[in-house]
Amino acid sequence: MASLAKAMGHPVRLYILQKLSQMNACCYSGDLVDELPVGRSTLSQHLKELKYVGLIQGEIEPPYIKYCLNNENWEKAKSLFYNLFDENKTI
Amino acid sequence: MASLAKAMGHPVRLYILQKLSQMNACCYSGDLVDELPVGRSTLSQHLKELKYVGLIQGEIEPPYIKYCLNNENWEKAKSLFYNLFDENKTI
DNA sequence: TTTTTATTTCGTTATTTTGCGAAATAGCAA
DNA sequence: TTGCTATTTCGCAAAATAACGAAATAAAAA
Repeated sequence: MASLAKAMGHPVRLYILQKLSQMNACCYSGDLVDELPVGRSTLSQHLKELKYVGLIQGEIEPPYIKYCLNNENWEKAKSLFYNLFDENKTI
Repeated sequence: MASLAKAMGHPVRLYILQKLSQMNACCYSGDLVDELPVGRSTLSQHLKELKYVGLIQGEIEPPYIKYCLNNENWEKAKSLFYNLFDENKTI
């Protein structure tokens, strides 16, 4: 879980996750680079990192790569965070 | 929110938060240092970091310092994460 | 086949983070 | 006052992270 939180702990990566979650759809690296204050290679690194912890996945759709949430892992992450915050609701 | 996630993105800090949340109580630095694989000064740094982002607070109770969740900010953090994960529940 | 497009990997640099032990701090006890 | 206890701050080294541009890759278009 610390790895997940860590992956979410950068503005660019959080933005990507928020966008994918809010859109409930996928997006392209090329779209993201226009919305974010980082270069293409840096963005690519961030995407790689999110992919590494399993929160997103990329599908090749030449000439683009389509990035989507990995819904299974997203739900797992959700459970972990919900568990953390829901401990001892009853004081 | 990225700052919060970042603060949670380290095993030691996450452990502290989990413990405080699960116990629904406070604890002392001296207790924590026995449960964690880091030295006192390192632990102190982690506590400082959690304090800095507002997730915990320390109360001096000589000769100890009692650390507790900052419940107000904890709830705020909870909202932020719930919002993130609850986007587009309806697919 | 050469070019173009979208993206990633590589190599580098600057910054931040992590961790430690030693020294400092603060309050209490002797 | 001196010593004791719990904790923090300081100074440092090692490791990780973030960012960039240049070069590499892969697939489609010309």
